[in-house]
Amino acid sequence: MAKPSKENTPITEHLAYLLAQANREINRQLELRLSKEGVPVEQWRILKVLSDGNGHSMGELADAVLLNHPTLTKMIDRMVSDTLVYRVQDPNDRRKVLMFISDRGKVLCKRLNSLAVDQEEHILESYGDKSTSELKRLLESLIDSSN
Amino acid sequence: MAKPSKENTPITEHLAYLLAQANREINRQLELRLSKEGVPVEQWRILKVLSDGNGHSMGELADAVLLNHPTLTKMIDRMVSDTLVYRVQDPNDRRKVLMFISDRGKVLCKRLNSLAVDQEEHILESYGDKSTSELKRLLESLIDSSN
DNA sequence: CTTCAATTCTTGAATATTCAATATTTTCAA
DNA sequence: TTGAAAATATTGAATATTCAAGAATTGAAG
Repeated sequence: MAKPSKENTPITEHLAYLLAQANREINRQLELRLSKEGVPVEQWRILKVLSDGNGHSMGELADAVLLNHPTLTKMIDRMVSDTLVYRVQDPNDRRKVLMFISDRGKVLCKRLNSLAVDQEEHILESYGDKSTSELKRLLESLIDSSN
Repeated sequence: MAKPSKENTPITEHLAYLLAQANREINRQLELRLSKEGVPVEQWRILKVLSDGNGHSMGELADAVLLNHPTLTKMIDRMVSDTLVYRVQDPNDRRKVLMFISDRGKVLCKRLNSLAVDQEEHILESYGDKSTSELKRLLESLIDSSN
């Protein structure tokens, strides 16, 4: 009796691959919608996180929007040029920079949110309410268990 | 009674975000393991797809390993330099190039497979058998429903 | 207090990715 | 058969990302 070796399982059965594939596809769709406003997905994430009106440090932001520090710095540079966000030195810890969303940023963020909601609804339609919420639940728990 | 507007839901509840986050985390873990052999995740995918011994065209490969054509071309260039794979012009359609895995590639691929299996098993332990297979099922069906 | 390690963010150089254009071959309609 | 359109892969320039190093500030131990 041969030892059941997992080493020949096709790549399409690896969780890592399925996640990458699903992410690529869903991200591509979202990208397409947001391109109506000429904004990359990461900028939408940044605006969305900042739209609570509070100041967020770069480190905090980088975690929240899934970007490395240097990448975030450079993206924020562009967004500052576009006056979507602005920097304020943290008075309590001057190593830190607090990011804030501007009024222009808020207006744009609203339009982006509605494009993103369109997509979520499109997914709900084709994929189903039940599957969607179950998938979300499982993803959250996977993320939890990975820390 | 206010219309229940989805537009203010935090980003952490969007499917697109959860997928990106889970993918980033799992991919980071896999990357870490494969770095023992100095190989990026994408090269493992390429080797794995080619390890059926058949020739695969660049277009086919690009789809399978989730890379754009030009990115794949350049990655293959590197792998050809490392003699992990080689190109053969498709005799039936000379626009196409067929990629094959070399013997060296096969040997490396085996070592990589075992690193990848380690990870899958680590996930199974911390996340659970049931959740894992259920998540895979849901991801497959999401991908299906997106075509 | 002083100094040294840790934290936070940015910068510049090295790499990698992407977009648009090109070259080649095939397909197919006239 | 010919010529135009489609398919396939690559290239080069423009962009973007990453890695390693640096600058500024804080924390904390002696």
